Amino acid sequence: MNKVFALVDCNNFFVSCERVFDPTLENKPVVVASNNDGCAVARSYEAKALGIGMAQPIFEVEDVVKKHNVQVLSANFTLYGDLSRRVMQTLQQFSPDIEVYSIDEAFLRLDIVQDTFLQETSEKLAVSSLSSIASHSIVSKKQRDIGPRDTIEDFGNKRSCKNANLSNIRGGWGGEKERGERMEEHHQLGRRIRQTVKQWTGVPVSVGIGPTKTLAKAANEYAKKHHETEWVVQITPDNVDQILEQIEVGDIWGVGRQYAQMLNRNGIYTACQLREQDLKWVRKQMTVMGERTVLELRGVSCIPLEQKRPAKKEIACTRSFGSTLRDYAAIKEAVATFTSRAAEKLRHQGSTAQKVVVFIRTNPFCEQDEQYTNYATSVLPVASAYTPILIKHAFMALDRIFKAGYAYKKAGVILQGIGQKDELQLSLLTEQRAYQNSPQLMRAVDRINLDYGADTVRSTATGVGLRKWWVRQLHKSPRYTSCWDELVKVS
DNA sequence: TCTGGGGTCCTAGGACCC
DNA sequence: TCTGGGGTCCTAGGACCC
Repeated sequence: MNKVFALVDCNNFFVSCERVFDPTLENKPVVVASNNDGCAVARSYEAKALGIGMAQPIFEVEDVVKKHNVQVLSANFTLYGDLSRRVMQTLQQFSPDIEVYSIDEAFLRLDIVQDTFLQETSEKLAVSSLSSIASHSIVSKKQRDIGPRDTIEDFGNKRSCKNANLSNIRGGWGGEKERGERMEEHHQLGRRIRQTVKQWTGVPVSVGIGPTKTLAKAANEYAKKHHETEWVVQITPDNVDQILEQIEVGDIWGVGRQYAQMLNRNGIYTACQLREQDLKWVRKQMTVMGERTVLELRGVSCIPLEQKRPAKKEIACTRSFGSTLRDYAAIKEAVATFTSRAAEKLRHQGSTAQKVVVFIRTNPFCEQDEQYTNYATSVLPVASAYTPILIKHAFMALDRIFKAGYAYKKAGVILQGIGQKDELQLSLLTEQRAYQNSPQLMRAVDRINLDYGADTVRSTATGVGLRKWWVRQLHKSPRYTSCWDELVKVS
């Protein structure tokens, strides 16, 4: 059986989340800004059309914002996380093999979706408490036969493969038999996915389908740029050349800005051209990662679905301050806060850390200011997930790098040497003995903060007064999904 | 005035060991 | 004075992703 991957990607995800709860934002240019309202991290189609770029500083587009009344919102990651979970839960109804790739993307294996599974899914959907309209979204054999014409067939002539020498290595495509009915079914399923996610969560998605993850990504990219496809595109042997010719090499998954420039210098501009390059040359220029990308473009699946997220090997919490700080005490508060947050994440995955890295830096954009950036690592005698110990080591690292007289703009804490949480290694030689009850204490703290809101219980080292380094968020939307009072207010 | 945050993987080179 | 070779581990830096 040949593999069939779908990549489901939420359109302008953060903007779409804001629109779910504030429909007046519909059809207007909307931008979601990063912490400190600094950069645009999501833009609606209308905002993209006005030329606002990804990660572009907001102050650079001030004129456009004013002139076209662009709505600028501060990022509300709690809200996005909640909606993301709902989207992923919905997707799980469609395939047992799903990889949640990022907050707004998931890969699904469609080839393992059997009719019997679809039947069971139908029943599940019918009784689902998620929505009373679920019954409209049942993926039944009968319903798959109706609906609008398959848009993928509208792409003009079906062309034969230009490069006959490549056809023999297109392992993923399968035989002629499979290329009819089965493909049609997968494309129909893609449309059902889009329709159901929209109905259940309010979030619009694009669906790209292909025999490898890279081609599914490419199909998705194409769907987003060609609205006549109705946001669902399946790559088939008949349309693969046509689609890859229209995708710039830098838009391929795994090809970033540096490689795109290098490829352009070598006369390679499209995904189609990259696919035809010599593997040895690609490996030399772009390491095994690039080689894998080329094979995937040829239909050879090299990147498997990762259903279970592997434990993180590094956990970080870094932030720019709302304003610059010169005061050591304030920076210590910030570093303690970042350490606490990172430690929470660490415990959440059931790990301990052996090293704490702390960095601080001035603002590189303030060229008139004297610049300083540095980092230091503190190694724990025994790996731990206990916030006070981690803060103590973060302070030790900070002590080594802090220099008075600079205007600091950013700091960060990175936990490294992450391992599985073992039995407490009690040792007379370490401080560990004093913290025999630390796991229980941390469990209780995490529980309280989960139930009553972040920072309900926190270390005094994180500051008790007005924490002046806190990020600015001037345009944050209400806590629609995480705060009961405000939920009542808006409903 | 205002410029994000959090990750992963690969490779080369140095340290160190036998 | 001559000055091997192979293996492993670690780190820094550079590339990528969303």
